[in-house]
Amino acid sequence: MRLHPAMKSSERKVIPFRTATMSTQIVAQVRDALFAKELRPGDFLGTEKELAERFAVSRIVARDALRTLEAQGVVEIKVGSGGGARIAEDHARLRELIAQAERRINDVAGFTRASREFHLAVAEASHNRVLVVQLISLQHVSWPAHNPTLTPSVARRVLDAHKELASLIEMRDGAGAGRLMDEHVKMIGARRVAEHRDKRRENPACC
Amino acid sequence: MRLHPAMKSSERKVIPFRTATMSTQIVAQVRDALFAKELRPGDFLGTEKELAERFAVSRIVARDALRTLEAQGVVEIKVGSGGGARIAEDHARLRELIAQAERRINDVAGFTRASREFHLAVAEASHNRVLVVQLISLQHVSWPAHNPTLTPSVARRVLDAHKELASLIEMRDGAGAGRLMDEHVKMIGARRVAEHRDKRRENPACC
DNA sequence: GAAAATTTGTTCGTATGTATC
DNA sequence: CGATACATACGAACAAATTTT
Repeated sequence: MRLHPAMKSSERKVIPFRTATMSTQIVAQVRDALFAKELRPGDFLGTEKELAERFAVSRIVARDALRTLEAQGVVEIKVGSGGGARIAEDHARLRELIAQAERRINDVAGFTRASREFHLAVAEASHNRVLVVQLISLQHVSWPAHNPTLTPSVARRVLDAHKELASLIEMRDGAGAGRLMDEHVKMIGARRVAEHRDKRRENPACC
Repeated sequence: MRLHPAMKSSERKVIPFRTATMSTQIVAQVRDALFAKELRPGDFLGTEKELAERFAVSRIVARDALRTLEAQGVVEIKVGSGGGARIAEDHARLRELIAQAERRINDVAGFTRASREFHLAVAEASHNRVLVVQLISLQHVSWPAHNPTLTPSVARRVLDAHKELASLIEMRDGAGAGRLMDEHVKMIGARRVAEHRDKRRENPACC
């Protein structure tokens, strides 16, 4: 069975190998469907009972899978009538865009596009329109789509940074991850814009 | 039973309120103990059965909590005799990343990557999300992947600082490690920006 | 290498609290 | 308010995997 990219042992030697359980297989299938856009944010995933029937497992197994998906921020669960598991909004989209970029790590144009969309999704997730503008300018400066010098290693590093960013947002830290995120983006934007301005001043023909 | 600060509903209107379950309370207690350094990486947390007895809940509830903690990367679970849940080890990861960087001290790309991962691992180990944000922004801004100006002597100095940091964190000198980390990051940032400025001054066409 | 002990993985049945209609 | 649907929770038991003996 195919492992989730995040489980690749090459980059995380610390994590011991653990045989694929039924619940982990369900988790993988849900995430694969999410990345393949068969599942979209907001979609109803099902109740414990439904999932158990669909995957032909007991309710406890479905429950295990839902606990994992919930902790990963992939689904949100409601109790009571009409309840069940639904694909979470922000996290799901970020993860999806990261997966896209990962699949196109050797395709410069595709990788750049996916990364740009990721930045915008982050900004949208923060619900700050000022940030969107700043990020667009940031992308123009540091992510020229026509730049053919994007090596696989560079792509990999950017990808990792994005993953960390997504994880950070997933934390939904009570201390104010949202506010910190804003400052983070503003800082990048300001710096990049300043550098760009200086660069253009010295070499008007650039970019 | 005391609730985890992250569960306060007052600050998160988006997330639908969900009654505190037994398993989430166990998760909160474990994470609190980890943050308060009552639990350290590598510590044995217990088996499902033991946890169920300790918290006076059923095995299913303990299992739910472990699924969540596992998905959050807080614990690692092994089956079989001598198995059970242990607090995820991060010292080993720090040491491994330092060793990686040391092996690639003449390989700019490899060294840069290992150092970057080290920074993040340190931030994660210190459980300080402010630092995580600072480090991510630092990487975005001042660690351009195509920067070829990383000299061996600079690399050596960074490496030594990393070793010092690792030692501090292992000593569990929380306050000291946090402050030192801050200064370390600021130093790198300043240095990088200065180098970049100097480089552009010498060769305006660069970058 | 084989047997035993330990632990997680999995199933079924049942009861209870809670949200929706 | 009552009925319904659902997640949460408990208990007992067997299967599978892993370590220890």
